[in-house]
Formats: sequence, structure tokens, C-alpha cells
Amino acid sequence: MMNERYNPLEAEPKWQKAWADQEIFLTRNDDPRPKYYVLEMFPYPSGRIHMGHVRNYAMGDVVARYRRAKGFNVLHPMGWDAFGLPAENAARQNKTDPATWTYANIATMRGQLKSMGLSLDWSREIATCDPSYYKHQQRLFLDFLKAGLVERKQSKVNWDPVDQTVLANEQVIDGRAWRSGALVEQRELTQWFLKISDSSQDLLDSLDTLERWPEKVRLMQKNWIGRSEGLRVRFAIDGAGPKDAWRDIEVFTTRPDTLFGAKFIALSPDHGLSKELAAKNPALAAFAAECARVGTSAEAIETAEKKGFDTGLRVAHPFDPDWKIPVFVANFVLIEYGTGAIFGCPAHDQRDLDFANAYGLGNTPVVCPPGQDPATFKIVDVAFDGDGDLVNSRFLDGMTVEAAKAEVNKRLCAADLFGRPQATGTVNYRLRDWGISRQRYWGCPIPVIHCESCGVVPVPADQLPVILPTDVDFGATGNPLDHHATWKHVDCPVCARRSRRETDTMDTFVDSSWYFARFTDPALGDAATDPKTANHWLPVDQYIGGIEHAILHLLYSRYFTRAMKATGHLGLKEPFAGLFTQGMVVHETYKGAGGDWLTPAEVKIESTGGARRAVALADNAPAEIGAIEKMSKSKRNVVDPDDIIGAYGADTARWFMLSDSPPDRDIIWSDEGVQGASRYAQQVWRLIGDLASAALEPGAAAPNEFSAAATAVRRLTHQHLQRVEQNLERLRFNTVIAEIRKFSNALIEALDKETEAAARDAAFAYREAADALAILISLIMPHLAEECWERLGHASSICLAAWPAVDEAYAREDTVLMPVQINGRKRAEFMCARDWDNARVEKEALGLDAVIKALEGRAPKKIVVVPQRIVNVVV
RNA sequence: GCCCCUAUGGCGGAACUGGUAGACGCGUCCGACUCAAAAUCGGAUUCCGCAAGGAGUGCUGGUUCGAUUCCGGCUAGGGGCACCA
Repeated sequence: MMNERYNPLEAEPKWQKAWADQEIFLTRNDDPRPKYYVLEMFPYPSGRIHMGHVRNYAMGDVVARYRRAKGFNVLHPMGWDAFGLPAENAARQNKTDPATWTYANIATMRGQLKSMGLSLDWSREIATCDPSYYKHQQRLFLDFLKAGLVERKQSKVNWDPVDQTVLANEQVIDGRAWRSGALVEQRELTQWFLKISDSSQDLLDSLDTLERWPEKVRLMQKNWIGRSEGLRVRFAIDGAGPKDAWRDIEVFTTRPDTLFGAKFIALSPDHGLSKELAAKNPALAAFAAECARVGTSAEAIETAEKKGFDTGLRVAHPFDPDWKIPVFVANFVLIEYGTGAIFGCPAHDQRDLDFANAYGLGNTPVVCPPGQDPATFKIVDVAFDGDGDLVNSRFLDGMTVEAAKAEVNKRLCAADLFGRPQATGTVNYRLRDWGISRQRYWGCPIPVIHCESCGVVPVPADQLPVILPTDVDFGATGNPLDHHATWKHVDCPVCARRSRRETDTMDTFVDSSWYFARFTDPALGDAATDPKTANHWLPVDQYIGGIEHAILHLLYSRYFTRAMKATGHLGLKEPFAGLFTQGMVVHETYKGAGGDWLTPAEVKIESTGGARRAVALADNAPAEIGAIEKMSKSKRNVVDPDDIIGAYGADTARWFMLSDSPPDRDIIWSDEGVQGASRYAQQVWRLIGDLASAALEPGAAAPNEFSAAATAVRRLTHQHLQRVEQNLERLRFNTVIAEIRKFSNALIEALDKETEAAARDAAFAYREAADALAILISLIMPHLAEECWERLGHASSICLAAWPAVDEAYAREDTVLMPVQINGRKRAEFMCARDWDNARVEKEALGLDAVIKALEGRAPKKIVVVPQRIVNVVV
């Protein structure tokens, strides 16, 4: 049959326009059908979309289209994570202002996303840099402030000297700023904090309720929160009198069982006692300064040897007043964790051992590993941190580690030191408060005013939003808001005195911590959310994004949702019921003769006799094919989605993005793969054409009887439908695609066999198959599917078509091919009816020629029959 | 150092809760159509072997009638965390 080729470049814009004109993807909040909220992480408007976006949004779109077909009222919105440093950097470089740059990027990227044919409700589009969005964020901040969820405190911060901004601990990678890459310095600043650490336990406990989150992400968050149970123990300082400010040192330990192995106490250089001693001791002051200079860089820390300074102080062992322990200030003790002081047990902690060995403090093993003789067990330079029985520990001897911990805990909590219990059981968390202050222009202004007499005064609600001024100077470094002539000077709302506006703006993670709630009613003018609407839509049923946000964005969003609940904006704690983290898009890298990176577009791949060679297009010089890596500008191994869509169409790009690799793993972008996807689109187009001429008219009634051939076609349809559906539910898009291809392959084969003019029952079966295939295809290649749908004689959009119901009677096989094993090796197979009992199956199997031959007259010892599965004969 | 994940043909990968290993695709080879090419169609493609047959899911041991799947030990690759006491 003659078929014209399908032309995606013509069809795609046509259908995109039709969808927009008919407002097919507009979602109404008052739609009575059950809701389904699917959301992909919104993009930063960097300029152009990249292949990672294509993959992310292609996945979300499959989910959205599937749920829509299944009868759900689907919310599938899109917006822009629009504040952030790149806009400011661009402003400095190109003398454009950040707003102009950002909105221009948004316009470009919106156009690109629209060319992908995503089923998005564009009427809900938001940009976080828009005052209509950040107005509510400022309001949320003030509500949190009032509710005691926000705190202003002096703290040591990570200072990025290049971007002139503060970084969260999480934004410091190997001692360098995650964006600028500059070496991070330490500075004391007064900062705004969201008190996320107060919610540590709740954030930890609730992880167990997030059943549709990847186990990996939950584990990463658990480790990040870092709960540890231990004991705070006070050691009395030798010779200190009642008048002394420091009479004891409190340490935090998770190993109180090793107390009899203690050889030293170590204080952080930032510990109060260290500072006090340093004030009187220039040598110690010099040591502390040296520790600070080492900084936080990974190289420094990794190469730094354990160093300490003997303060000369001695403390008494909690269980023996005559046992004196030296007190050091040491470079490896962190002030932020626990109490900023530790007791060192060299035998059972590697760091303590390294330190003790350096300063000749010795070690006493107090936990003996099972099977070792305590009399000969020695520690030299490898500490033992495993389980065992206590030794050299007086009343603890013979106990397990766990029992010894409990015993020490009991005794010390009951003991008295200077009128208080000597120890208290404590739970420590690694998670620290979320510093949100940024000394930047392009962010949401923190809506407070600093007044000399009234202190920190919130900006009154009727004066919100505090809008970013547009007349700013990016000439100087630092925060332009700080240099602004008029913006920062305002009258105090309370006493009218001349005051100073807060010039810090918020961390952009704040912006992305509630956008999913705003999408539920994005035009709402007087509140961040309408709780009724937001509670209807939330939680997000399926959230999809990159693994790189496994900790920061997701943890902050979880906290922010709790804070919004506490202030009456939302009624739930967990914003994302289902989470899926997709893998990256990777590509080969190419290096030219000169050692410079080449883009895939600059290279031609030739394959001769199985060996692949790359040749630079510019000069025909051979190029080196390098490692397959994440697409990045620096390696130049990027493929522009526009180029692909322009050459093959969006459907092909979407199809390829979802085929081959499991969605949570990296996918290798390859030209051959794209061509394969494009070829398949044409194949479907031809197949639908053939089916259309073999099929009954749309909506025709089913005949009463089906021939064997017609029944076989109906089986194909229902079996593949069922398998596609099962794989869709698991978000296994690669196997969804494999099943769709199997289905169409089988239909091609069925049509080939059809020789006589189609009978009515067969024509019905082909109609059913064609409609089903088009609907399956529509999830991934929606434009092609519309074209097919039209060709199949349907008048309305395939986007409105209902998901075909699986008929179990057809989906189920009533005969199965039964393999027969002899001693676990397959020797034969036979067709077996579903209703045969085991005895019949056994008899049938033993009667097979191949089985009789393989048995060589031996009598079976045992015959295992697994119904519908397998027969195994044991001899 | 600790924690986690992964390992299957030439390549990406499939295999439901232990039941025919290699689905589906990419590539390659052969063939058809064509003056030719592209496109398309048909066939082959885990390895060894002409075949019968044998081996085979990183290595190694175990449990089982039966192991890619479960358990122990190892190796390699990837990711996360980290002077966190």
C-alpha cells in the first residue's frame, strides 16, 4: 500500500495550536473528578532548555496524559525558578538588568517547551521573581517570624569572596562555593535563619511515611539529618574553685562505654574555655589562629595532621577523682557539633588514636573483639570500633558495649557534680538551621526594617510587597541594594524614625519551597494559598526531578510545608507523596587534534568494520572519541533540543528520551537512537494507515462471535494494553516503549497474514487494536497520535479519549508453552491448557519424546510441577 | 574511612513475588527492491562447535528440584556523607 511519509514539522505546530485554541490542558479547580497532581521540578531560566529538561518533562507528560486518559482531573503546571545569581552575573557582564535578562530567557524557554507539545496548563505559569509571587513569600516570612519559626542570630558563615555572598553549609562543596568555585572563607555576620533543626525528629520520622520515594533519597535525607544518641558528661576541672567561671568541661559522646579508655579531653579552638585561656596565653592564641587559617578546604583538612595544644589543665575522671586527664585544644574538634568538646579514647576511635600517638598519650583497649584474648589484645595504629566485651573497665568488665553504655548512663545521670547531674542523655542532630540571608540583589527582599529604637520591625502587611528597585548599579562588588541611594532608607513603621531597610534577600531555595502550593491557585491576590484549594490538590501525587535535589530542595520543601501548616496556609506536612528522580542525559565527548573539545555537531562519526572513528567536520582531521559524560558546556558534548526538534520533531525526541534506558539511570544520547525513534514514528504512521483500511468505522458495535483470527488480534490488544499499563504504573517508560513496539510488531505480522477480504469480526478487532495503539502512542508521541487518530476517523482530539479498558478474558492466555526441565536443565516444551491439573501436566511431560530420550530409562525421583510455569523432573 | 547502589551479548537494556536468560531497540552481516543511493522490506546475530552437544548473568562458596533473582566472602565501577565524637 502506498503511504505518504508522516511530516512532524508540519503536524506538530498544527496540533499544538489546536490544543491551545481548544484549551484542552486547562485545569479547573472545581472539576468534580478525582484529582491527580503531577509536577516536574521547574527550571531555572538560564537561557535555553537542555536535554535534561526534555527528559524530565517528557516523563512528567506521560504521567499527566496517562492520568488524564484514566479519568483524573490532572494538574500539570509549569513555572520558573527565576531568582538567582546568574542573572546578576549577566547584568554585570552585559549591562542588562537582571529582570530584562530573566524575562527574555523565560520567553525563549517557554517557546521551546511549547514546541515539545507538553500537556501543560500554561494559564498557571508563575515566575518566582515576579512581585505577584514574592509578595506572598514575604508575607509567609513575616508569618513565620511571628510564629517563632524564624530567628536572627550571629553566626559564622561561609563567605564566598567571588560572588560576595553567604553560602549554606550545604552549598559548600570541598571547601569551595558550589557556584563560583571560590575558596570559602569564614566570617561572622548576623543572619536570618529558619529553625529547621527544631523539626529534625519530625523530618526524620516522617521519612518512613514517604513510601513512594526512592529508598536512596530517604536514606540520604536520614544521613543528612544525622541523628545520634549519646551522653553529655561533665568532667570537673582539677583545682578549680567555686569562684572560677569554668569548673567543669562538658563533652558529648556516643561511646560512654569507653570512658575507662579515656586519655585526653579535646576542646574546639572556638570553645568558650579555649577562648578564655587564649586571652591569657599568647601561644594558645597563636595556635587557635593557625587552626582558623587552615579553613574548611578539603585539601587542608585532609592533609592537616591532628594537632593539639596542651592547656595545662587537668580534669578528674567521672568515676575516679584521683584519675587526672589532660585537656588539649585540638584542630579536629568542631564547635558546631555536640558541645564543642570531646573525651578521647584512642583505642576505639581512629582520630583519637592518631592524636594520642602524635602526643604520646598511649591507649588502653577497653572493648575486646570476640575471639581475642584480652591479655594480649593491643592497639597500635588501627583503632577498633566494633562490638565486643568490656575489659580494663572495672565494674563494666565483661559487659557488652550496649550494656556498658546503659550502665554508664545510669550511674552518671544519677551522680551529682556541683549540684547538677553529672551527665544527661542527649540526642544530637547534624542538621543545622537554614540560613536564608543572601547579600544579593536578585532575590526576594526580606521584609523587615531596622530601627535604632524599635529594633527589627516587620514591614506592615499593607506595604507589601517590598519591591526590588530597578535603578541599581552593578558597577561595584557587593550587594547593590546596600549601595542604593534611596531604597534602603525608610521611616520606621512604629516610631517614624529614619531607619534602614534590610538589604539582604532570601536564598532561592525559599522560592522553590512552596511553588508547588502556589500552582494550586496562582492568581490568588490576597494570600499565598487558598487552604481549601491547596489541600485539595496537595500532596503532589508524582513529583519528578533530578537526583541532585535529593537533599536540599526536598528537605527545605518538606520543612516549609510544615511551617506553612503551622501558620495556617496549608493543612499537611508532606508536600510530595510520590517522588521520582530521573537520570542524567550523557553523551560522548570529542577532542580535536589541538586538544580542544568539539561539539557533536562539529564531528562526523564514521564506522568501518565495526570500529568507530570521529572526524572533525571543519578540517577533516581525526578527532578523539572520549568518555561518555554528563552533557556540559565545558566539555561541549551538548545536543541542543531545538536542533533535534527542528530535524526530527518533538515526538521523536520524546520517544528516544524514554526508550532504551530505565528512567532513573543515565541515558546516552546517540544519533542512531534518535534515528531509530524517528523510523518508528514512520512505521506507526504506515501501520495505522493499513489498520484504518482494514478496520470498521469508529464506535462500531462488537459482533457476537469472533473467529480464531479475530480473537487472536483481540488478544494481542488486551495483553499488550495490560502490560503497558502495568509498566506505566511503575514509571518504567523504557519497558512501556518495548511493549508498545511489540504490540505494533505483532499487528504488522497479523495484517500480513490476512489474505481474504476482512470479515466483520476481524475488522472490529482491527478497529479496537488501532484505537488502542493510537492512545498508547499518544502518551509519548502526542502529535503523531493526533494525526493517526484523525486518520482513523475520529472527530475530537485524542487527548480527550478515554483509556481503553483491559478485558481480562482476552488478556489471559488459556494455553501456555510449558518448559520441561530434567535436573534443572531445559530439555523439552509442550503446549499446556490452563485448566489441566498437575497429574495431567506430569503425564503429558513424561510422554514427550525428548523427555523419554533424556531420561534414558531412569525413573524420576521427584517431579515438580509449577502450574502455568514449569515442570522439573529430578532423576 | 563509613553508608548506599550497580555489575547480564558488540552496545543500551529485559526477565512479575526463585521457574524457558538475552524481550524491545541500537549496531553489524546477508538478501530483496533500485542504474545507483536513500528510504523500506525479509533473514541472521550470547559464546565454543559443521553438527550432536556443551558453556554462560563480575569472581567465589552456599541454600534449593530449580538462582540474574536469596545468603556468605571477594573484585570492579558509580554515588552520598565525613575530622559529626
